[in-house]
Amino acid sequence: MDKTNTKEALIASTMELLWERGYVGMSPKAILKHSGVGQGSMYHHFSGKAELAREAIERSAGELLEQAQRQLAAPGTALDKIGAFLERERDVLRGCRIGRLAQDPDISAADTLRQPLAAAFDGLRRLLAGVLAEGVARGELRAALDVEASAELILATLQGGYVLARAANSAQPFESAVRGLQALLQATARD
Amino acid sequence: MDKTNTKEALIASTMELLWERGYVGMSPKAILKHSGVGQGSMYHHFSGKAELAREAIERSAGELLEQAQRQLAAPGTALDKIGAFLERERDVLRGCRIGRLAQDPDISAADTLRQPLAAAFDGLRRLLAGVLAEGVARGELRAALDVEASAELILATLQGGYVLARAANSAQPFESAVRGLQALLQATARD
DNA sequence: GTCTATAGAGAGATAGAC
DNA sequence: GTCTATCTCTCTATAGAC
Repeated sequence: MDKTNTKEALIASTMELLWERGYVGMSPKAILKHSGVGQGSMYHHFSGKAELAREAIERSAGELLEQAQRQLAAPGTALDKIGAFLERERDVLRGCRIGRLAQDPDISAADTLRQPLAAAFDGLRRLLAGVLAEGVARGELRAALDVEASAELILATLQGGYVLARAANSAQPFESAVRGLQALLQATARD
Repeated sequence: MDKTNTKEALIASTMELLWERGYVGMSPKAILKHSGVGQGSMYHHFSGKAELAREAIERSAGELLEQAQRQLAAPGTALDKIGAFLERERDVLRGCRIGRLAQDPDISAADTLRQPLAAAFDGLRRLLAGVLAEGVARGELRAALDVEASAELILATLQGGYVLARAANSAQPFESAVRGLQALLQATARD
């Protein structure tokens, strides 16, 4: 349980620091300090900051998708599932591990670093669209509902909610936006 | 027209660079290079990076609010105004000058830097809530509409749309989210 | 007000011993 | 695989001359 070798410790610390500080705000030295790993080990396992970050980002993206998949697989109507997803426990002020990186200048500039973010959001979008489409098929939601656009709206509400919450230094804007979205979704559920 | 002195040039360049790279990603040296101003001048007019950034952020926040105010003052129904605001010309991939800073670790950590962001979003929220409340009063929107939550949802959709667009390196997610929001708003406009 | 010189600290990586 | 030493840049700011 401690043979969870050095490499894993580096990845775990990098995931943590990317979440806290982003890519430009995170230094290799900080990773070493956080993980307790030495300089030599880091450059033995990874070519440098970028490669380590890439592995950490892919790991985070994978976890995010898995988690969403579990939550959206729960039983209930489409709106039940969406509601559970929206209202799950979140550390709102920390924000989204993936979304916060989208704003990082060095990440959006490097395709190898940006691509995992795009893939993660593509996955989430598909999951949500699937739930909504099923809701339409079962007659829970109006047939006129634009499934793709609604899925994107759900993602945007969450990501934007995090942004507003950080600006306000309060979870309230996030919660308010989510409430606003749910009200509109419920009102349009049926004709 | 060139006596728009050195101080203004520094602020203008800082606004630009904060938008492009955020606070942690922007160095004083980059500001000097971008503005063509010398080291000595910068430290004569400002105590350092933080103070210069603060002035630049306040300037950007002010411009953002003014612009929104103009757009939302146009004639038409509440939904017309919101629609015009949502669909105005935007450089989607550059994102929001203010929103992008909310994710910056050094900005959300320093109250003097974060506060202007909070104030800007408070202002926008009030403007939007005002438009929606007026729509309710005029019978254009259902009385049951949660005005505050809906205003927050509009802001979140935009901010989240920017995040998703940067991750995808495409404006499409932004446009899709906005479309999804407008569809829901229109569907709930009246009973 | 603006310029150049300088400086301590950290970023990001390489080298070579063990 | 890991350690310590070293290196080149850059960051952010100060000092003092002009």
